[in-house]
Amino acid sequence: MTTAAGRPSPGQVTIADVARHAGVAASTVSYVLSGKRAISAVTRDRVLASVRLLGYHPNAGARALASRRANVIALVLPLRAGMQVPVVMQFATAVVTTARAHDHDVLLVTSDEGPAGLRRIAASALVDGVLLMDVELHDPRVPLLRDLALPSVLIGFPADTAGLTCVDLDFHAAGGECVAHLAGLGHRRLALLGAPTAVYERGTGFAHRTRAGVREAADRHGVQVVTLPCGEGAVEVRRTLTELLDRHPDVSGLVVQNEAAVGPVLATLPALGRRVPDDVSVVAICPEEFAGHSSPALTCVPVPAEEVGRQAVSLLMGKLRGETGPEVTLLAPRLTVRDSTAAVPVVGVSDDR
Amino acid sequence: MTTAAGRPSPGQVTIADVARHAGVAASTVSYVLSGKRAISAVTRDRVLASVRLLGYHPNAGARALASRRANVIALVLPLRAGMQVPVVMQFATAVVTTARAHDHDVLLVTSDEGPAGLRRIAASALVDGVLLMDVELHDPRVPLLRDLALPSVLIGFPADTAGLTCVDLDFHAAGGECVAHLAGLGHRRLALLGAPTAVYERGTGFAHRTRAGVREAADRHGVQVVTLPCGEGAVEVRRTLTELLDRHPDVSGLVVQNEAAVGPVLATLPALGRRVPDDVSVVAICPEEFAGHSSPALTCVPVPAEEVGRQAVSLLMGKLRGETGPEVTLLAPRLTVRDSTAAVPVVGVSDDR
DNA sequence: GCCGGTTGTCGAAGCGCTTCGACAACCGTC
DNA sequence: GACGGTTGTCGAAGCGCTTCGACAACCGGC
Repeated sequence: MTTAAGRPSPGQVTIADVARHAGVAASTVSYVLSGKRAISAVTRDRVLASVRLLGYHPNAGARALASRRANVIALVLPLRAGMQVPVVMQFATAVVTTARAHDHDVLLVTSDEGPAGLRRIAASALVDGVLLMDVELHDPRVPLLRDLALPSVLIGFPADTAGLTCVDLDFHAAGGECVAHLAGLGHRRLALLGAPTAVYERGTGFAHRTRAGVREAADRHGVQVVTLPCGEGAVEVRRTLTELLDRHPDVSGLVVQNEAAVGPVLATLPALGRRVPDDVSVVAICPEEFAGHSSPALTCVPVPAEEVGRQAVSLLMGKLRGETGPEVTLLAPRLTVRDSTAAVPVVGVSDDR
Repeated sequence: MTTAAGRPSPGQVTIADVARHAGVAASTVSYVLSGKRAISAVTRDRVLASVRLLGYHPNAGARALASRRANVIALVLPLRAGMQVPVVMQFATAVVTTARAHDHDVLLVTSDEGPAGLRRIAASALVDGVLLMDVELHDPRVPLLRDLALPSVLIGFPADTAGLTCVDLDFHAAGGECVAHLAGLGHRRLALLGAPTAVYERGTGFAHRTRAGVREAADRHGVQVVTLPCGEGAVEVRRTLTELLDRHPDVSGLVVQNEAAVGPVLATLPALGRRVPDDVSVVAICPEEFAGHSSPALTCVPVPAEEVGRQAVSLLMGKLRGETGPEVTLLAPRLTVRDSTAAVPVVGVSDDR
């Protein structure tokens, strides 16, 4: 089989094939499929029958070229190995699923392509919009984004959100919730085991916001808190914990927001002679699954990666339709109490009255 | 600004703009960029200068339409939450990076779109080829793939690989290596802590191949081995381990191939009164990072996710060029000895001669 | 100095789709 | 029963690119 141009044509079914089969014009088929003009029921049914029979799927390139919309969004992920992997994964899943529900596909882009990648993607009209994860406080891509006129939604917050659309868990409030919970149980000395040092140094928003939230809540509740970064892996965690308990032996409440550290923390504390929750209460900010399957089951503020993903896509779709949504969407934290937190034991019941 | 058609045109720079700026025909620009015809050095330089100056990037849709190649490959991932997450991530990273090096982008597709998703993607010419992960022994997508004439590379092996291109770590040999190592240290009673039951039931290739490799090697080395599935999370692992040691108290060598179980296993064994490696030797099949950061550092066969990703993309690029590569590429396992394995203690030194 | 062969460039024809304007055919109205 | 207003369909004109064939211009060889 050859086309008029003499080039061999693959087995692809085109809109012309459908039109011929249904006995209508190609434009009519197009209108049936897009619903952009009224088509009589009888014609529509005939066309749809042909579409199904022939197994027609519009050619993506042609459609993008003619309509100036690719029906693809880009998802820019921090694929540096090791980074908060499960959350990223959950998030990606939600994004792909939601995007498909809106009849869009997802192009996977790594953060290390940086601003140049965004520029390329925008200029080539490969995608209609961008979802950006792992945004830093002073992210070099943010000013570019404002210039590019490429619809975008950020997961996380840069320092200045003016003119942007951002979604995320309210980490500030999440840190506060954790402190409030522990303070409510009577704990007066708390510690925040945060993200690895590198994450703070990169100026990653969520780490800074959590820490600020923890500190402010501690002030508010009149409890003391020491915050320290924490690497990943059992060895690192043990080192950090040992040092912490050495210097602050009276710490009885721990907030952990490094999901890779959660398991090791629970495993290490008993080894250091602190039972959970009898001696130390632990509350985590991490994916739900981690918390549920650990032992003891963890009191935690789940990171609602799925919800964030869905919202992000919905917001982006809105922007593609020309709507202007809210600049900032903060998801309220929701603390789930399980078995890793308990009231601070009353040492010597002295009602001194 | 409006086009001839009267529709508003965005700020996009087209090949015509470049041609005009450089004082040549559009086709000349195209040939400069593709290198498909000889162009004089002077013309080429002039064109390239214009390209750079104007910031020209070819419109992806137009290019795809005219050339019948999208310069995009699809990556079909098992995004069911929780599944061997870090490996998937490493793999995705390698794929994106390698694909970009070949001037291709990556479309992210979830496994749950299933065969229909493949059909859609193929028919719409969205992508030039497909990378399929998480292939099952009797995967419904495999026959479709053979029909579709869509170039593809599988990560993992279905039961019948005829006419396909498959890449993976040689899990059969990996299982064998682990057993050989333990047997070499004098361990006579081994256990394989495998993937969750559901993974075996789905007929996921790597789980079955590892188990087969372990069993055959055990026979070969004349040692006993019990193989059992293992869920994820501390609770599940504890249950499984307790039961195992109850029934087979003399097991002194453990092969673990469930990365989510590695941490809990190391944490649980001491709690059950078995020191690692003094009482029990543990060897894992898991990502390198897990093994290095655990305590004690794990003897392991690393899953070379990056290498597999690179190879997969290279093979796919070859197929897109019309080359026919090998049907099956098995990466040889490479056991790294660390601190979690030791010789079985000699109980009563009796040199009976 | 005429000829076959390169070499470098151009113009035109699509790729398969969307969208616009045109226009029959039909509607109820005054 | 001629008239404006819908409603449903069609044809044509691109979208921005690649690719093909054509063809000047130049080459050296005899």
